[in-house]
Amino acid sequence: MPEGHTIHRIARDQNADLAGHRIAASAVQARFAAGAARLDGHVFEHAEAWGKHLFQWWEDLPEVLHVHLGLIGKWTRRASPPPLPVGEVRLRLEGPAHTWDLSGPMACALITPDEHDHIVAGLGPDPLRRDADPERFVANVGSSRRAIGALLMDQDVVAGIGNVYRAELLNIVGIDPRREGRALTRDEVDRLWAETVRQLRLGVKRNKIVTMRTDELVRPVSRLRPGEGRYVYHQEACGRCGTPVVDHRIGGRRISSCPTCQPA
DNA sequence: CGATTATGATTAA
DNA sequence: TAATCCTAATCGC
Repeated sequence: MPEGHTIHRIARDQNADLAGHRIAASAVQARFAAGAARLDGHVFEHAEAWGKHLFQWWEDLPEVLHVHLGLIGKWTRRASPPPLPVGEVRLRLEGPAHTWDLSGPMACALITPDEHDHIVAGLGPDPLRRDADPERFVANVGSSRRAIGALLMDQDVVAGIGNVYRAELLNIVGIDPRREGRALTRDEVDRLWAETVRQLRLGVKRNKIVTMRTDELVRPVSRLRPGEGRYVYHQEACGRCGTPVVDHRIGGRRISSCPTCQPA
């Protein structure tokens, strides 16, 4: 379930649970046993999110833990002491009150601070970070002949947006995903960035992607079922005007849009 | 019980 | 563009 909002929320929650505490680290899977052994018994300093990347700093360790969840990776938070691990667990971090289990990540490795800097340097501005520079986003989009639907998924252009948010953001701002980046007006790009910041912040707060306005929801956010609370992603008709959505394949993934709200 | 699917990204062709 | 990796839930038979 990971787009940028998920990773930022995890960083925040791990900081609350683990920062300043000595951690028992272990691994069920042999593939990260050595890494877990290296972390075991050290004090967790802090976690940092950059787009969809999570970095953890540890006291008295020169390396940084780098985790990228990919499509299916998950961090599961449990009360300490935790039950025996269920399923595939790449890494378990046991803190005083809460334990975090990592499964199915695309990347989980100890890297050097230089490698960390290199990863961060290759990312576009992250709308969830206060130091994000919107002008970089404007420049990246405005200079490209690629479709805006592809640009939003490209982490070099803007870091943290995934397949759900790109569809929802373009619907909300009223932009057809097939339009060239350089064909967008300055005002459209500005509104796209502003809406991205607003939606991802809401996502962190709710720990869930709910793009639909509260007054349009059929039930409270807390009781939404999966897939509800969105305008076009996995919807048959546009949640704003009722027009049947149309599907495109952009950037190798499916994206739905509303022909009425998002004219070509 | 096997096939399918998923909010990701890289590599090869 | 297709194949590939990683895991678990869901769906059809």
